[in-house]
Amino acid sequence: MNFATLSRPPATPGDYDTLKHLLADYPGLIETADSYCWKMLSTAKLHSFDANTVLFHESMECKHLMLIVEGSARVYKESDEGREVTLYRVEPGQLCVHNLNNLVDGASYPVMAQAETAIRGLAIPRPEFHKALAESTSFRNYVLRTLTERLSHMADLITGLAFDRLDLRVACWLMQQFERSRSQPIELTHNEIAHELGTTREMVSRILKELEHKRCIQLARGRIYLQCKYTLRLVGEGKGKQRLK
Amino acid sequence: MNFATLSRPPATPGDYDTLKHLLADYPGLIETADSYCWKMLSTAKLHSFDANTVLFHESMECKHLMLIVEGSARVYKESDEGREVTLYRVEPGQLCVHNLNNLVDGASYPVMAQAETAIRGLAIPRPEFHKALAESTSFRNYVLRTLTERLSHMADLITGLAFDRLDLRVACWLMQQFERSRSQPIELTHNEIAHELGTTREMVSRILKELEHKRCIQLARGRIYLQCKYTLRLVGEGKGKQRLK
DNA sequence: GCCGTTGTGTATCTTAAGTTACAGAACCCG
DNA sequence: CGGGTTCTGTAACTTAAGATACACAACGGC
Repeated sequence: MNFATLSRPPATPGDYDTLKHLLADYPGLIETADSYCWKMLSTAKLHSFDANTVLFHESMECKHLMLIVEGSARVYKESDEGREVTLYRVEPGQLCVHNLNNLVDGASYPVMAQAETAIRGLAIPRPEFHKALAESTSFRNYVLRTLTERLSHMADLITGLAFDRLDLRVACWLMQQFERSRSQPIELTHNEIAHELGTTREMVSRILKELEHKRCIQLARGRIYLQCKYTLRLVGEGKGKQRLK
Repeated sequence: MNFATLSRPPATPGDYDTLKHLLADYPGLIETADSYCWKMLSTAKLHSFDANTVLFHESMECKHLMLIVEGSARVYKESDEGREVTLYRVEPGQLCVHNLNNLVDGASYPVMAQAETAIRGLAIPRPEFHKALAESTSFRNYVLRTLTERLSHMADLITGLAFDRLDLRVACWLMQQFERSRSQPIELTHNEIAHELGTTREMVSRILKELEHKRCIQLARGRIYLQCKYTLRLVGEGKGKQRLK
């Protein structure tokens, strides 16, 4: 696993039309973008990373803000026993808020980020980022909105961990995945799912098997098929409390 | 428990010196404050709330940003079984980031916030907030810094919940409290501590009793005395893994 | 001092979650 | 197709956490 190496040299996308095309997934940003915002975007360079590249880790400082144009990255924390929890995922239309941590005050916070797929992203240099923040209302709002969304999402994570049983969390997580994939099978191993939720592979296997028995899903090696979204939702909503086996 | 009622009518602090005095706990804000920032601050009104006032709840919208001048508020989530987790605490020098959620895009996010003590705070109306964000670099940086700090803090909460045993979390939490209070006794009931950490009163009682046996602390009704900070730290750092009773 | 209220201590029981330890299936590649 | 690797299934066991159910202590009015 190589460390934030570029698989291709960065390109300068230059003109307005190219940029607009690249940022098609950022409606919240470009639809209201003002001239300052475009100016900043035109200074950005298009970078590419291979899948599994470590984008940043423990206390690495970063001098750019990345707007992901294609692919996705996972931001997570590790425990010393080898477990992991995913904090959030950065995909086109979003930005890595832990990046901001760095950009704002240079303080670094120990999280890991890794490309899940090959990634292309527009890297905005720190000074341009700050300038745009000052000049462009649309960019400012976009940044703030992303930040507060993340915050809400992390609050949900916290309540899940604090209050919900693991099987409910798995069921809810599955629901979300199937929604994102429009009911297409999920291509993850049990171990990867465990790393999403901060638990162990065995627990995930056990719970998935349960859900298969309840005919919510169907299991295959490295793949999960949706069988009945309604029963799955039912379980996820906590009706599974009286764990009917 | 009354709902965000003012115990006194809001006052307009008006002049520069009064403001500067009120915001003594916001060095990050006022030391670098520019004229726009002061201008915004001068539009703020000083509000007062009694202890235990619910500042906002589930899906209440708020039209102001509050800079707390005196007192503290607890931001938390509730489970349907009556448990709670504290997400964070807002004290002089900080601002309530869930407020921002509202202010930025009007979207509300279901958290509770309650005054722990009597509170005085400067309320900045939404339009002035946005204007200052646009015009004042210092205010902008202050807001962003606060947001990213919260984010880091919530990430820590997540890893704690996901990976750490409850007794370690209690020990660490105690450490932090004693640091804040400069080793003065902590005046909270076991139930309140349970609500901090998202667990139950019985668990807290049990674990505190353990810590007392290990001579880290000494218990009294509604009060916890620090006995030996070094053993407490030792436990908190996970040396307590082999739970030596 | 009496009495209701609030806070604490604790023992017992139940359950969720994690651990250990394999077996075997599916897959990958030479 | 053979052999290593990765993934899954599962049973048995251990431990953390939560629930239940009281007893009792401290405190706060009146």
